[in-house]
Amino acid sequence: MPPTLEEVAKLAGVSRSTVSRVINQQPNVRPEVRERVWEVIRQTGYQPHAAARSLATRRTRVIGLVIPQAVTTLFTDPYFPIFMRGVADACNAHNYHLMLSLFSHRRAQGAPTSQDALYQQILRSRYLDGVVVSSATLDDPVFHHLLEDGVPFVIAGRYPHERANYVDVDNVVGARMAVEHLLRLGHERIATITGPLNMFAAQDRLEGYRQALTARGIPIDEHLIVEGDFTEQGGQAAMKRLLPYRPTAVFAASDMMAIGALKALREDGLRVPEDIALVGFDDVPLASMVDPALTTVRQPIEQLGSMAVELLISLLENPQRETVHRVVLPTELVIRASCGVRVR
Amino acid sequence: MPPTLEEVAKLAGVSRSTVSRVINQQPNVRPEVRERVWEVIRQTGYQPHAAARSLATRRTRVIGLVIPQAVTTLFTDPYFPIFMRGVADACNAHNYHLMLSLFSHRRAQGAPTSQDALYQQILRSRYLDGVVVSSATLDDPVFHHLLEDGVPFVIAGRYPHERANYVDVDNVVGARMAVEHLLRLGHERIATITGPLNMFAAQDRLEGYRQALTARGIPIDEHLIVEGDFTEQGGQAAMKRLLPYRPTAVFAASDMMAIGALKALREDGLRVPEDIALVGFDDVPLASMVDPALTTVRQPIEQLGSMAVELLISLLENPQRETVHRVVLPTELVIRASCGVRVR
DNA sequence: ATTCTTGCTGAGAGCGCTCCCAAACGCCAG
DNA sequence: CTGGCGTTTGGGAGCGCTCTCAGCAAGAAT
Repeated sequence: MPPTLEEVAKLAGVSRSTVSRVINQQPNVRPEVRERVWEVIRQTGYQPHAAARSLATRRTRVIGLVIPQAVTTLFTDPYFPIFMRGVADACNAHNYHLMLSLFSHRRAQGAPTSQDALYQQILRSRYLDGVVVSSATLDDPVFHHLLEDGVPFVIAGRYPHERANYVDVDNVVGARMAVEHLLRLGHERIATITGPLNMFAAQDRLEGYRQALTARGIPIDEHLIVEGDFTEQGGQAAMKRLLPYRPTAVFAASDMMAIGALKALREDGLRVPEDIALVGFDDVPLASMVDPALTTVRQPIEQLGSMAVELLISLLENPQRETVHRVVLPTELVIRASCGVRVR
Repeated sequence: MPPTLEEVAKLAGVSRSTVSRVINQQPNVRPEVRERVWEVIRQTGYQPHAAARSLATRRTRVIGLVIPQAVTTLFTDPYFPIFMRGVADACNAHNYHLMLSLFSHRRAQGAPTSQDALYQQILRSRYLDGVVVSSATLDDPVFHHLLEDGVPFVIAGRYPHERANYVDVDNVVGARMAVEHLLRLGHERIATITGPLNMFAAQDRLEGYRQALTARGIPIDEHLIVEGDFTEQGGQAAMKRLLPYRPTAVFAASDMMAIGALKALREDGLRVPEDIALVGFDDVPLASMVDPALTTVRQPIEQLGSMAVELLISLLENPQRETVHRVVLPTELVIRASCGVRVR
C-alpha cells in the first residue's frame, strides 16, 4: 500500500497542506521544513495519486493521440511511427502522459460500442486534458465531438474550422516543387497518384500539382490524375490504371505509393528513371533505400508530432488566450535517382 | 460544465446511489426507475468522471504499453506498429484505455527527469492498472520497478522470473525450422545474423540455429555467427562482416536484417538465391514485397499484442488467482524465393 | 508598547464517485 | 392485523488530493 500525503505529513511532523506545497513547488515553506519533507518523500517513495490529484485540480496531464478510421494505412506507412515518436518525445519532455486511441474498422462490426460512442466516452469522462488528432478524414465525427465537448485539440493536418488549431506542412508548395522539378527536367506528360481525396493532405498535394502545371501553361489532363489511398498496394493499382495514358513522369503523393508505382512499372518492364521518372512525398527512411532511391518531398514528420503536442500544451497552460494557433512547416525537395537526374 | 452524478440523480428524482447502480449495471433497481434514469443520462450526455471513479474504485481501466530503450529499432521495424495494433484492438474490445510510454535515449541527456524516475512516476502514481512491456532488454530496470511496486504486468517476450507473466512466440523452434530448411536444401555453411543478444528473442533464435546444426552433426563455426541489432543497417553491416567467410546460406533473425543483408550481398555482386540463400524472421509485410521475396518465419505479431492484453486483463479482473500465466504461440515457416526453392 | 505587515502553517471543505448500511416499502403467512 | 423477509432506495463516509482562508509568530513601522 503506497503512502498517502497524509502519512507523509505525519512522518514529517507537518500538515497535509505543507507537504502539498512542497511537492507542488510552491513558495512559503521554510527551507528546513521543505528539506525534511523531501527527505520523507524520498524515503517512502511517495508519489501523488494521479486520480486524487486530477479530481481536485480538474486536470490529468494526459493528452490523447487520436487516430481514426484509416488505420490500415497507418500501420503500413512508416509515417505513423515517426510521427508518434515526435509526439511521445514532446510529451515526455513536458511531463505529460500519452493516451493512444486507435480505432480500426473491425471494431465496428459486432463490437459492443460504436466508434462514435467510444469517442464520446473518452472525451467526456475527462480522462484527457486535450487531444492531438492525426490523419483524420474531413468528415470524421471526432471533430464534431471535440468542438461540442469543448476539448482542446490540435490537428496534425489542416482543418478549416475557425476554432481548429493545427500544425501542418506546406503540402501545396511541396507538391508544386516536386512537379516543377519534373517540368524542369523536360517532362510534360506528368501524372499524379493522389492520396484519398477526403483528406486535406491529399487535396493540397493535388492542388500543388495543378498549380505547377497551370503556371507552366500545361493543361490538366484528368486521365493523368488517379486517386490512391496512401498505401503501397494502392499506388501499384493506381500506376496500372495510369499506364495506358503513357505519362513520362509520375508524382505520387506519398512514398509508399511511389514504391507501389515502382513495382507496377517494373512489372510492366519499364525502367525508372530511364523510361519514366518518379517522385514521391514524405521522405520516409525507406525512400532512400529502394532502388532507385526515391526523389521525394521531405516533410518534417517527427517535428510535426512534437509541434502538435507543444501547441496543445501551450493551449492547455494558457487558457486565457483565445487565439487560434496554426503552424505550417516547410517542405524540402530531396533529389535522388528516381527522377532521372544524376546525383553527384 | 458536464453534469455530475448528483445532477442526474436530481433530474431523475432519485438518489446518487440509484444512478450509480444504473450506470454500473447493478441489480435491485425497479425497471421503470432504471429506464427513467437512463433517459436522463441519455439526454444530458452524462459520462462518469474518470478520476472520481478511479479514486473510489482504485482502478483506472487504463493499461500501459511500455517500450523501453531500443526505440530506434522499433521505429524502423514494421513489427512495432503491427504489435501495437493488436494491443489497441484488444484494449478497445475490453473497454480499456491505452497509455503509451516510449522512452528514447535522447530523453536521457539533459532531460529534467531520468527514464528511471519516469517509470517510477508513472507506476506509482497509479495511473495504470497494469502494464504490457515489449521489446525490453534483459537488464531493463523496468522489471525491477514493476515487481517492486507490485504492478501487474505481462511481457511480450520471455522473461525468466518466477513472477513474470509473458506471451511469447516459439523462437527456438521457429529458428530451428528455418535452419533445418536450409540444411534440407543441402547447405552446410550456414551463417546467422543474430539480434542484439541482450534480448531473449535474439538469444532464442540463436539457440534454434545452434540446435538445428548440432542435430545434424555440423559443428558450430563461430565466425558464421555475427551479432546484429534488428535493424536494416545492422543487417547490412553484419552481412559484410560475414562475407569473407563465404557462407552459402544465411539465417537472419529478423526480416529487416535480412533485407539489409540482401543489400550487402547485392553490393557485393552476389545473387540471392542463386549464389547465397537467405531466410528471415517475422514475416512483416515487407518480406513478401522485396525482390526476391523473403523466405521467413512467420510469427503472429498482432496476436501477440492482443494476447498480452487479454492476459493482463484477466490478471486484473481475477486477482485471486496467483498463478503465473505464460503463453507461447507457434511460428510457421513461410517459403518464398530467397531460399532457392522454386515456389509453385 | 501597539499596530501593521509579512511569512509560514494548519484546518476544513470539496472535487465526483462507490460502497456499506440502515430505512422504507411492499408482500405474504400466521 | 401484525411480524418477518426480501427488494428497493437513500444517506453518509471516504477515496487522496488541492485550495482558500484563518491563525500565528516574528519583525517592521508607528
